[in-house]
Amino acid sequence: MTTAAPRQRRKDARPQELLDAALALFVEKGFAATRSEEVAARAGVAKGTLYRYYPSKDELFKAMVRENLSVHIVESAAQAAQYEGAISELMRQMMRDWWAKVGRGNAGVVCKLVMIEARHFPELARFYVDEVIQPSKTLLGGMIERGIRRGEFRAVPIEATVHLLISPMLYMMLHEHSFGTHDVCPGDMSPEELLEAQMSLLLHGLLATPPGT
Amino acid sequence: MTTAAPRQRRKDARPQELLDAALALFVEKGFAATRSEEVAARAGVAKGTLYRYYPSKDELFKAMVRENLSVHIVESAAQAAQYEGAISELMRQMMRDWWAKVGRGNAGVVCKLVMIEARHFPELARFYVDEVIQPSKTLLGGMIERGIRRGEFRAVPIEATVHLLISPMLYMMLHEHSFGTHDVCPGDMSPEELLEAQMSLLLHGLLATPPGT
Amino acid sequence: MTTAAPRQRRKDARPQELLDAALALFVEKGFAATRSEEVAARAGVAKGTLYRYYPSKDELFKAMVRENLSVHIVESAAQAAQYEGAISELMRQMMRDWWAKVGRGNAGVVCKLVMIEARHFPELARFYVDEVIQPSKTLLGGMIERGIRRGEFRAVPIEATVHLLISPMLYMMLHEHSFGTHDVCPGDMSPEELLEAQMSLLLHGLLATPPGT
Amino acid sequence: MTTAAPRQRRKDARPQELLDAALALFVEKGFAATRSEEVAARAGVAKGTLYRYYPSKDELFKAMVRENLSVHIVESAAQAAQYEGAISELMRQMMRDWWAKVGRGNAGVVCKLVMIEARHFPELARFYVDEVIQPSKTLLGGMIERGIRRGEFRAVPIEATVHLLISPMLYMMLHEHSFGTHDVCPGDMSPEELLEAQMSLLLHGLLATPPGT
DNA sequence: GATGAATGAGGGTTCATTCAT
DNA sequence: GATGAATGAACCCTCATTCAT
Repeated sequence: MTTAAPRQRRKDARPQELLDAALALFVEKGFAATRSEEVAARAGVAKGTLYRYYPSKDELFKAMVRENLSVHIVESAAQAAQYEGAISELMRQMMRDWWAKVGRGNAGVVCKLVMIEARHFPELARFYVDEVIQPSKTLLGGMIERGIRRGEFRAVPIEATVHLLISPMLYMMLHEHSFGTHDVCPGDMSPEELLEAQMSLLLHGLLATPPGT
Repeated sequence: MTTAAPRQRRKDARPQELLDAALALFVEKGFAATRSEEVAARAGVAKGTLYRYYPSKDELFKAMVRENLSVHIVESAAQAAQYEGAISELMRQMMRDWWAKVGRGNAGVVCKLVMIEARHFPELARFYVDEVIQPSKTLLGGMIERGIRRGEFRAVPIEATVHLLISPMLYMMLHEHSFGTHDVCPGDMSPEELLEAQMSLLLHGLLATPPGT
Repeated sequence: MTTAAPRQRRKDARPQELLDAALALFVEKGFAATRSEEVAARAGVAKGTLYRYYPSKDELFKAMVRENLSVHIVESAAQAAQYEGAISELMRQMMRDWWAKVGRGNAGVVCKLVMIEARHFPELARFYVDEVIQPSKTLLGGMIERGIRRGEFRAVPIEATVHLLISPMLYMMLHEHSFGTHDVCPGDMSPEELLEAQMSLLLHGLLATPPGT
Repeated sequence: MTTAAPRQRRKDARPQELLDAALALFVEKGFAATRSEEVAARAGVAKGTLYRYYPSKDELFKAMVRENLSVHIVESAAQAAQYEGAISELMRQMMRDWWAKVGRGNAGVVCKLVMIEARHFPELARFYVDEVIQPSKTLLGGMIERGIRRGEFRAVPIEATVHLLISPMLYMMLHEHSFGTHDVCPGDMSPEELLEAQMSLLLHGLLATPPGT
């Protein structure tokens, strides 16, 4: 029994529609090059309507970032906590999931935007560092530590390893949205296969002669 | 040996001075947020003078990118060709050099700018892919291939490995210029130490139990 | 004696409530700087409701002015007609009354608004001249004439004297609402005392040596 | 030998031309109703040119006020100091001069504008009070005091008298610019004659019977 | 009748670009 | 060549007014 009048229904949906439009256009053309009227038009409303929901272009941007980032971060942490098997397998799984849910989706693109506009939105940069970067590092770092304690991993420096786990994902995200897919995944590899190969490589190392030999 | 008059010398140096000013400001504030008058002022000339050398802000940007990117790629290729020792050592050396000469310097920042503005300057994106990305991949890919043929490396997938070599460098570059250094090199590691640790990690792998065991 | 239902009473009171709100805000911030939504909000209704009663912001302003100006002029005329004592005393009384009822109240402020917006509302300016200025002049002029005929006043030029009676009142009104009270009534004088002093001064003149001496 | 290039000559004149245009339009239509482009157009330049000289419409207004007010205040004070004859004659002279130079000219109009916009430009209101109102009061107050000490004037309350001197001038200024001249100077009086009549009235008083009789 | 979501013309301001000097 | 005054298109944002509910 939906009782809301059409008008009301539209109103409730507006913020999300505007954020979606903003996301698409900010990604497409960058923040500065996107006119607020374009955002409105893409959301199917007039210029002024945008300002009923977000008091300025800057606030729209911030809202869009918060909307698209915060959600996915929390989820991943929960999964990791209750896992029991081999850490290397957990890591593989997480990377795969993260790419599927975040990296190739909206959140991934937003990460790029935040990096680009960090200088212009210092508070947003801080928010991103606090809410995204640090939690991610903590999550991955804990995983690696667990692997070392269990004797599964060598006693590698944790922070450096975290970086090495994160950077390929970021790299792919950025390149996909900067130069298009064709330059990132060469040969016949999909992003997923590429990540898989990198994970495997990372686990076993590049050298033919094992360290202990 | 014609020693140009000071006036002449100034004039000859203009283009470079303008490109330097442009680089500094584009990096500092982004392309859109940098006013062409600021560039001129920083180069010590008047607004109009800038337009004598570069017909538009866009052209200035492109010239600046070209100026700062092409140089360093070629150098490294020569070094690699005549190297004789262990490939892993060569790789280490190259990463170290690249970071010192490119990553932490102007060229590194320009890479970030190109990625940011790629959508706005498609021809520049193509130029970047052709002149920077592809040569780099070829260079690194060849190196890895050599290592495999020499029996030094396992038969890893080359392209994936190239990505895994490049991505941490890019990651550091981007973060340094987006969020400041403090988030990138945690603990007491310098960027150089971080790269070193990652290289070592990459070579020997993460697993305690060697693959052959 | 039909006692209207509360709903009905609200509705009947609306126009007055809106005019009151308009008065307060136009005085506080000026016509241009007052948003029609603010007026509605202050009257406790929604934006759209305002337009049910007044078809535009301009019409609202005009209605508000008419509402607040016409009233008090008529009253005074009657009082004056049936007065019997010394004219100077009547004049004193009228000034005092006018200040108490008009000058320091809403009507006074509205005078200021009309002067400010006269150029923008020519018909309103005419209305003000016809309904306020001219009647006032006639009233005061008649009083002075009477004083002269009765031998109470010297044979002064009537119009000039009228101006000299009106101007201090206007001066006080304007300053009170432009710069706050502190600059208008210096020393320890209240507006009432100031008017009293001015009236006395006006009656007896400034010179120590009486004219006939 | 005028050596300045036309371009330069124009540039030097621009600020004044813009201030003049601003004055005319602000008076004509009020501050809010005047578009900055109109000011520019009236000064014969394009919209953007205005902003080369004044960073905002507000600043333009303030500059215009300062330009038109400060000048005339100082002059009058000097004249008064060295006068020797009867104070009443000096006062007459000053009123006449003030009206000729200030009241009916630009400065007079600016006074009206300041009063209108005082709420919107508090710092300007303060400037006006400090630079115009207070000096004027001091000047006139001193004159009256001198007259009293010389035995020329009765021992009237000084502040009240100052108000009574100022208010008719202000009244005329405001009415001239709000409703046009026709309502202010009735009969066949010019503003000058009106002031003269008021001055005379003020000196000798309204009553036929001198106070001492 | 009342509401408030939606509209879009309008105005302040910026800045890439031009061109007379 | 160099300059910087001038330009005006563009863009962000406001708010009087409308109208579906």
